[in-house]
Amino acid sequence: MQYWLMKSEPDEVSIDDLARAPGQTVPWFGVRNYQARNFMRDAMQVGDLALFYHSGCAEPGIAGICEVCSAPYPDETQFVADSPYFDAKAVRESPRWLLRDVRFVAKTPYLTLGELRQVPELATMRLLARGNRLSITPVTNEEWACIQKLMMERQ
DNA sequence: GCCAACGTTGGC
DNA sequence: GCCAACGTTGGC
Repeated sequence: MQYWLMKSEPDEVSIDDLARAPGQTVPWFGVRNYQARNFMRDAMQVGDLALFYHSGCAEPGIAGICEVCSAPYPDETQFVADSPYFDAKAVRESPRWLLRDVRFVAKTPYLTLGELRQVPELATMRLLARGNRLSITPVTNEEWACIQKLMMERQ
C-alpha cells in the first residue's frame, strides 16, 4: 500500500469530472513521461490512494482523493492520430504508454500549493521540490497524515 | 505570455 | 555515450 499524488489539469479532468464520470472512474490517460509511467505500471497497486491535484490552473492545489482501481493497460490515446497524446512510435504489439483507472473517493477542502509550501512537515514533498514536473509522485505516510490533518482542520 | 527546470532526441 | 538543441511542464 502506497500513497500517491496525481496531477491533472482541471480543464481536462477535474475532481468534479471524476465524481460525475460513469462509475466515478476514469483512465489516467496522457502520461508521457517514463518515470510517471513506471510508477503506474510497476509500483501502483489496486487500492492505493492518491491525492488528486489540479495543475495548470489559476490556483493549483489538492482538490480530492482517488483510488487506483485497475491493473495497468495500454493508454488508447497513444494510437489516436489526432489526439494531443498521439505517439507515432507507439505500436499496438508493445504499447509504450500504460495507464490505470482511478475511482473517485472524496472531494476535499482545497489545499492550495501556496498553503502546502507553508507547512514545515511537507517541506520534503516531491511535489514541492524545486523544478519538479513529475505528474505522478509518491507521497510518504507522514505527508499523507499531515495532509489529512490539514483537511480536517479546514472542515 | 514568460521563463526556469527538466526530459528527450539525435548527431557525432 | 556525450551533449547541444529542442520540446514540455507548470507556476507565476
